[in-house]
Amino acid sequence: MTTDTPTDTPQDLPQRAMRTHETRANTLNGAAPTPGAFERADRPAVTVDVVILTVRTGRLEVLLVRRDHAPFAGMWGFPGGLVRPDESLEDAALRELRQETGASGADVYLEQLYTFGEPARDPRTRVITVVYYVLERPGQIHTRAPGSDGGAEAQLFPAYDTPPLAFDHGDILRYTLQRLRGKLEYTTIGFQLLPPEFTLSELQEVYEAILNRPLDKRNFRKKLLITRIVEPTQRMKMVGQHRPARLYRFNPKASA
Amino acid sequence: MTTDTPTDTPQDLPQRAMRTHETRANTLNGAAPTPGAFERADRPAVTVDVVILTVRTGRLEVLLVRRDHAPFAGMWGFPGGLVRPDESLEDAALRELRQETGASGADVYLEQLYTFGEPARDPRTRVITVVYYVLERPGQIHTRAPGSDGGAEAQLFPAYDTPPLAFDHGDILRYTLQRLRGKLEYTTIGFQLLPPEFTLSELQEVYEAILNRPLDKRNFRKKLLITRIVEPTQRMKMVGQHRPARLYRFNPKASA
DNA sequence: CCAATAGTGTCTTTGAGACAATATATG
DNA sequence: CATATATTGTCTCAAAGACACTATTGG
Repeated sequence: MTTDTPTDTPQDLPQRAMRTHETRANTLNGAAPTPGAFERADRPAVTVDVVILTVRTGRLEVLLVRRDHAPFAGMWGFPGGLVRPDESLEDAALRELRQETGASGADVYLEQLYTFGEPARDPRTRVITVVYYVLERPGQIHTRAPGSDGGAEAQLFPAYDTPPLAFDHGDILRYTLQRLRGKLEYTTIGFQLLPPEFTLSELQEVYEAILNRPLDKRNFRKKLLITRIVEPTQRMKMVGQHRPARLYRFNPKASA
Repeated sequence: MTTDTPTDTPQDLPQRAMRTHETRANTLNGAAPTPGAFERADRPAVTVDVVILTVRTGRLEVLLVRRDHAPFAGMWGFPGGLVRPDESLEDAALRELRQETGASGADVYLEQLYTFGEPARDPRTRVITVVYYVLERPGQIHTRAPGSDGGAEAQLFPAYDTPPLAFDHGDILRYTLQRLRGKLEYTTIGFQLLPPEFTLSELQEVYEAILNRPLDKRNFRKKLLITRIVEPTQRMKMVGQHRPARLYRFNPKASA
């Protein structure tokens, strides 16, 4: 993951003779007079993988696709695919998102997570993957049953309790959850998992699902209301045989 | 930069006919029965760029290389180059670091920053660059004068006041400094810019150089000593006609 | 009236930030 | 003793966290 500690004594790499000049000739910045020079170089495949998250029934869930080919056939992994020559990395991520969920991709939270490029992470060939994660509001994800013809089987799993994942996707998921927990505390990222109007209990449910621990109701509400991050609407949510809950909306003006 | 806000209404991408199946055939996860399928696909070039930072005379400085070829000939930019087929991204970054600074690469702080891949960011061809940043202790960087034969001219510039940079390197530098300021507050990253033993004034200088603003001396020391992040040595630094300063060392055991 | 969820306030502790005077070395 | 930097403590305020009872609805 992110090198949060100093790189500990990196081993020397094998170097060929005439290191400096040879290296420069292989360098875009060092500029080959013949522009075709780097075209012929061995190039890694570049893919985008997308970790799609949502909260359902008070639980954080992640969309996984069942692989029907080697390597890792039968295992689950993230949707992903090659970046096309003329699309940006973010566009590629949105394309994968639309393809796997049927969602429009509008109004989702999309953030680049990290780029994974260990030479052996894909046994077939060198693949460098740029990973994005996505937060979807409830009900936006349409999964695919096994045997359906829209593509491979796709399903939501509890994000903190998935089956073993293909490639290095287990590491990637752990890192995603870590990033998400961190951002929850100093950003308003949590609102991306709720509809425009929500009760404070629903919001707390989202926070608890991500942090994977219970929060105190009074402290939670106090903080939200003092910082004016949410503002009450005139509407109530009345379901079940108990006191109705006020609906709130996110207030983008309150920064903290 | 990092998409810190929701992606606002991403425009639809042009889609070719037979979208789903066609796309799958172009997908590593979707697994071509003929492994050569994706080998022939158009592949972007993948480079690593390295933002090398150090603190010199109380100022945060960044190493820049003068470009002697188009595009952006004569402008300054970060060291960087193509990732080789058998090296990891981090190894590629360390190789660039060694090449440009003569530093061993041991004992530096190296962290992946972000991956930039806008299709037009390099006018020659599609280039996706994985950016790392590096924190070097003082005196580890050997710059190159113009006309020297070790490679292109390389020089340290004030990180908050550089000449205009090639490509999107100006954006990259701004983002690096933002990341660095952020991490300074909740990690011990700052010690990577100092020798093993240092005075508290020197440490404060590093913090002020990165944050680009003065800090209160008493509050700064109080926090460090209470949290036990630094511990005193028996040695003093005696230079100049004034009171000597105690030398401290970083205490990795104190987490906060 | 029972069940179920919504809603509310106080106290303590901790950390951040503003602020100024004394100590110790050299020349 | 003049100069330059090192070193030290108090007060205030804000935010975080522990903690329990009342309110309102439907059946």
